[in-house]
Amino acid sequence: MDNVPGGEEGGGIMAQVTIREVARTAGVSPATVSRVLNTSETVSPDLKERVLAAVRDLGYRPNSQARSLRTRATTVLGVIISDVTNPFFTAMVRGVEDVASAAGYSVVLANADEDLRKEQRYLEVAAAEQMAGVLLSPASATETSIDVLAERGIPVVTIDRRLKSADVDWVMVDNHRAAKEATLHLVEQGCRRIGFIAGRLGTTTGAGRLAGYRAGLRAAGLPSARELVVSGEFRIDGGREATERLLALPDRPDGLFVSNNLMTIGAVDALDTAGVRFPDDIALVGFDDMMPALSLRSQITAVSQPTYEIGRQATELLLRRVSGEPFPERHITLNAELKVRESSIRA
Amino acid sequence: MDNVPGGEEGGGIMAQVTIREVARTAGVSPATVSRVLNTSETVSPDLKERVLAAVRDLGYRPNSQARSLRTRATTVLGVIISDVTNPFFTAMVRGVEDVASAAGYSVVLANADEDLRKEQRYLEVAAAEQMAGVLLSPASATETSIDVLAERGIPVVTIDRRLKSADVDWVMVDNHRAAKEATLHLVEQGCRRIGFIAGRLGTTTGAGRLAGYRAGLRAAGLPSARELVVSGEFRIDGGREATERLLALPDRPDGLFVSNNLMTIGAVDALDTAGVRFPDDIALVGFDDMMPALSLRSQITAVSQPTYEIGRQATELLLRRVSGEPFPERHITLNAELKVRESSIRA
DNA sequence: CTGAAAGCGCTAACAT
DNA sequence: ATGTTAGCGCTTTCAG
Repeated sequence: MDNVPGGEEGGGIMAQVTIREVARTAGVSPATVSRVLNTSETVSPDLKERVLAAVRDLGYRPNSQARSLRTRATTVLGVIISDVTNPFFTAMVRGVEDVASAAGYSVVLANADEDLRKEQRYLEVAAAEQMAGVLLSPASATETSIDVLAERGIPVVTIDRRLKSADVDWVMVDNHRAAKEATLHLVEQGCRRIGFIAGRLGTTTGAGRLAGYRAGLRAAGLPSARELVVSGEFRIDGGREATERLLALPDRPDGLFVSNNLMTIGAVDALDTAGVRFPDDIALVGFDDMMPALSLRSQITAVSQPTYEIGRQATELLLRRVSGEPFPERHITLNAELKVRESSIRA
Repeated sequence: MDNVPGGEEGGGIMAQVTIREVARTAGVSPATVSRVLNTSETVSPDLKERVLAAVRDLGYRPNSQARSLRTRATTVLGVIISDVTNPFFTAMVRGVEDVASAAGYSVVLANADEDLRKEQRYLEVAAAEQMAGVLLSPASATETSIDVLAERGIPVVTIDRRLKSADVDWVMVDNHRAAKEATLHLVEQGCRRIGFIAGRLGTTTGAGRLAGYRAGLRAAGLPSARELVVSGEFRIDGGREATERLLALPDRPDGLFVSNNLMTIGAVDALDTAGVRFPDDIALVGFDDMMPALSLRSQITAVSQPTYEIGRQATELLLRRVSGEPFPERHITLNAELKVRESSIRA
């Protein structure tokens, strides 16, 4: 059993140990305790020792609310992501945490669930909690408003998606280019009627991928048929429903490009259910890798994003802002890579 | 463009609007503003009106640090989970959020990553931020310490796993029973050498499932061979490595039971790589469903947990504690269901 | 029904 | 080098 500080054993709700009590037991003033704990100002070794001992004995933990009320600064970064159940985002969090914790910051996540109201609520929480900085994958390029943060001078870096409603740093891949490349890959495989399952068009990601698909068709000299584009939420169900719609077409597509990983899962499900095989009946390409093994077994060709790296770089950028370093708006575009696998290869 | 409050347009870092400014513009005292905003005390309609108008015009947002420094209460729940990249946990978060937000609470997540130090750090963050309550899936049944929260009277409910180091409410499934059932299912399918891939044995979940597996063997009158049990981290790699070890055995197992979803992915990968087919060469059962489509395509028999329900009930319990309601320690055991699919069926 | 005043726990001037 | 004082923004007695 650990040595229980002060002998006050479990259960009881003890009052919080304050800096004054520490000061009293150490026989110094609160200011000295604070200096020992926070600053590099010189405190005599003797006092320092006594303070540290008191802190240990009493199990003192500074009240971070009081501290940041005073200093107007915290050591917590917020990450507001569009969907916690999407592996793409959680993988990114790894990169965020590694950089943040190396710099002494904690990371808390919030799930906006692609819902503008929830997103707004969490932006307000971040503001109210005076978080040091926020990483955000906005639910909408135009409707999301980061005013609450801007008003308080809390820096924001958007990840995966851009914001048209405000000028902020961002880190993402070139969705347009990647989608165009994927589309051309399908063309190369002989596809002539390529269906596209679009995600939330209100996001730059959703819109960019659609535009890339169209650019691909144009570059290949293929017509852009309206009925071949179906959009839905970035969810499994969205992908399934869209696929069903496309399969119901009198003239079925011979290729299918899906806007994100969750939608791809839905698409695969719908294809299976309908007995449509890939790549034989339809060549399939997705955006984003899934959980390792899913792509492994079903071998789905996909645009793979450097998720960890997005999180890492976004956080480094954010921390530079947090530290007050002034520099012009920074936009980082990372490379996405088309990983060609079985699902799109037609002999 | 939205009406910009006070005409102070974007960009500039405005100082925070305080309750005093609101009071001043409304021509009342700060106390009155506070009353209008927080209490049900009667304030004359006229003043109330003026206050609300001022709040709106100034875009006033209460500083939650100051408030909770004063009231010692927040409206934020913390969820400290063992691994954000595990769909099991993120699915649970859905249930948490639904209940919490219906009750007016926000939810922030932290990723302990099965690491005791990180976990401790986040417990401290939760304490320092005076969170109203915490849901925790402890990294260890014995080494995890929630003292920092207990000291401050912050209630904790553990999810998925129990804590032996403290008496707290918990919500989980009966791992022992579910694992025993799954093992017996494999026996029924004719398996006689059933390999078991164990997770972190330091967690009640990891240990409970192992015990259930052994109980199953015992009930079936099968010997419990030491070499058939391999343990690892609750990760994809852990599952892969453990499977490789089992496949290297001179007398290969004819059945395989894997302790969680991520490990199952690794196991499937290892089996594929080794060219071992299931259910033909080895009958496979996992714990936890994966992302819908993965199980769909690979049709893996698995113990399915009511993730949403675990999150929901745990949060309801937590909120009752938060409200100060006194009741004896509460333990909720939900039902897990063995979903028999192709991977374990031997004709 | 409303305002003045005190104080939550902490840190940063300012004294000494 | 250390202590005293003031005050971050808010809520809550206490007076009136």
